[in-house]
Amino acid sequence: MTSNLPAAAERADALARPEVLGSFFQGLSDPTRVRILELLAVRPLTVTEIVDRLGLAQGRVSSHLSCLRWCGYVEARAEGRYNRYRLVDERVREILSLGEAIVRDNATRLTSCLVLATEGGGGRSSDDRPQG
Amino acid sequence: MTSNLPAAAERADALARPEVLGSFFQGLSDPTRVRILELLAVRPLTVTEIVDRLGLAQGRVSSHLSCLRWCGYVEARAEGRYNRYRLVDERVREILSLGEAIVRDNATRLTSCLVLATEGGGGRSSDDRPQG
DNA sequence: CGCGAATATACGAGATGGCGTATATGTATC
DNA sequence: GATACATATACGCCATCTCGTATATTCGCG
Repeated sequence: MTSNLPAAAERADALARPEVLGSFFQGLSDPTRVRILELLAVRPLTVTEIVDRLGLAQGRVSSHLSCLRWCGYVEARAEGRYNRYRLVDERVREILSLGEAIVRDNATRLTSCLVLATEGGGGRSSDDRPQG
Repeated sequence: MTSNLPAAAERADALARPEVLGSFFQGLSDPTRVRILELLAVRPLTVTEIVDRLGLAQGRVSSHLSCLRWCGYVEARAEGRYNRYRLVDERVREILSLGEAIVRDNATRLTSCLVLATEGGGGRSSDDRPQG
C-alpha cells in the first residue's frame, strides 16, 4: 500500500475486481432472490410478508435475504420484533430494469426467428441453456 | 395463449420471468466472464486474443463465451477463420458500471467502519461470503 | 487435397449452491 | 418470567457449475 488515509478507497478499489463483481452479481443469479428484489422494489417488507407472498420456507427466505444483504442489494431495519427489508439503492432497480430489458429484447430477437414455427408451446433454439 | 400474431412479444414476456432473469444474471456471476466482458468493453476481440490476455485454456474461454452469447451479452461475427466477439449492447456496459459502482460504494461503506482497525491487510466483517 | 491454425464441444472430477428440515436467538405479550 | 412469534443459522442431500484435458469441427493456405 502507498498511503494510509485513503485506505478505504484503496480497499474499495481492490474489492472492485472481477472476483468481487462476480460474487456481487451472483446475488442476482437465483430466481428466488430476483423475486424477492422485485417485491422489495415495490415497497419494503418484513421477512414474514415475503414468506407469505412467495410461499416458501421461512429459513430459505431468510438465507436469501442474508445473501442479498451481504451483496449490498438490500438492508434491514429493525422494527420491534420485525425486520423490515428494503432496497439499498435506486441503482438496484436500474440493474434489474436493464436486465429485464435486455432479456426481453433478446427473447424477442430469438423468437422473431421462431415465430415462423406454428407451434405455440416452447419456442427455443438449439443451445438452450448456459454452459454445458 | 390468447392471440397468435403477438406471439413473439408474449413469449418474450413469459421469458422475462424471474427464472430467466436469474439465468441471465448468472452470466455475470463468474469472475472469468466478468473479465471477458471488461475486455470486450474496450473493443471487440477474437477468442485467441482473449485467451492470450487472460492466460486461460482456450476451451474454457470458448465455453464462457458460449455462455455469454447465450445470455445475450456478446455476439460473434465470423472473420475468416477468426471469430470476433463484441458486446451486444451498450446496456451491458451500463450494468457492469452500475455493479462496479454499487460494489465500490458498498465496500467503502463497509471499510469505513473497519478503517478504525490499524491493520492494512484484509479488512472484512464476520459474515464474509454470500450464502452458506 | 492435405496441413495447421482457430474455435467449439465432450467428459470426469472437485467445488459450490440451493433446498428442506430442524434448531438457535431474540423480542413482545400476558 | 414463561410462552408464542419473528428471524437467523446449521446440516445433509442433490443439482449444477467450473475446471483441466482431450477431441471434434471449421476454415485458410500452399
